[in-house]
Amino acid sequence: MKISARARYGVRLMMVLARNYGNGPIYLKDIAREEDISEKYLGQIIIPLRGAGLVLSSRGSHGGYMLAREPAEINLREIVEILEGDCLVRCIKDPSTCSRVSTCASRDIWILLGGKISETLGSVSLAELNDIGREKTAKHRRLNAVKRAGSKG
Amino acid sequence: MKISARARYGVRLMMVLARNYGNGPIYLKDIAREEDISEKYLGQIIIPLRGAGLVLSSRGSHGGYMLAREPAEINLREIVEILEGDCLVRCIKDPSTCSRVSTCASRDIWILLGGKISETLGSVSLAELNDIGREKTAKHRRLNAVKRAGSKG
DNA sequence: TTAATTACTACTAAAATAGTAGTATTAATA
DNA sequence: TATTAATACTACTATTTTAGTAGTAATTAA
Repeated sequence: MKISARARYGVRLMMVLARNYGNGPIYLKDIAREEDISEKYLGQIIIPLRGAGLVLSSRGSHGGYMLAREPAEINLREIVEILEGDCLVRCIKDPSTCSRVSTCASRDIWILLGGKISETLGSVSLAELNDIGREKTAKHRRLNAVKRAGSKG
Repeated sequence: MKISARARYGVRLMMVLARNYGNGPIYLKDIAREEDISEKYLGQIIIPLRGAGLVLSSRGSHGGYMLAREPAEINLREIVEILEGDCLVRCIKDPSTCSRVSTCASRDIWILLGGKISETLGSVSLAELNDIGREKTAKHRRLNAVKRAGSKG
């Protein structure tokens, strides 16, 4: 049970778009540089996000990407579900793939678990995620300042 | 994000052991037949479960496996964590693998999500899982009985 | 017309998954 | 003690998935 690089990169990509929300489109190239992820790979990742209506794009010179909605109105469940695609076990989406579904207890648990995962991811918006990031960055800076002061004396 | 066959099979394997708890060891062969899973593959899956102390084994003729604890005292978190092994993202267990950890907000969310998953799986014991199975099976039988009665008239 | 961007398609190396196969070890029993 | 039947262990493998790379086409601002 792992989160794929695809989904992790997608979340970071969306976080950058969220931080730049309201300032017009930005280049994938700049996101790739900022997050140190292959631009070509991001180019693949952003296509389904655009397809799902989370991102708007403009082509040509001075093109780029921007969020289609406010950062507070996009949550991680949408992003991860679009990029991971599959569910925990195939028989959830497609009960016909297994003859045991009508009596299978473990399937019930995978459904419960899938629901909890969706619920958890759905409870976090891009806006909140960037808030957490800002807080962590500020804290990290304070700690480093203290360290530098300590090493001086 | 998928549950591996390894973990799914492991849960079903443990459910069979739980249903036979108190009746001495049972053969992997019989579990394999009952659940329609390769015996050899189950043989690989059960090794770490035994290593973790969830299962006891006896070798030789009339050998077999049995739960080491009561079904109510074994939960799915243990089973799945043993068989899946990895966590959601590598940087949770091993922060040194990524330079971004000190400021990374998405990592915080993966940690949160991992906690929810553990919590959910930890809340279900083998005993409860088999209770669900019994209930589903009974319900399924009642439905089939109704269907048969309906097709008669 | 050119330069810079997104859009799309095809390909690929590496890793993980889901097994199979065979042998060694152990223990009950005839 | 030989046989039989079980677990224990190791090695191998085909398939699928992952995580990209590469190149070209389409689009648009300047």
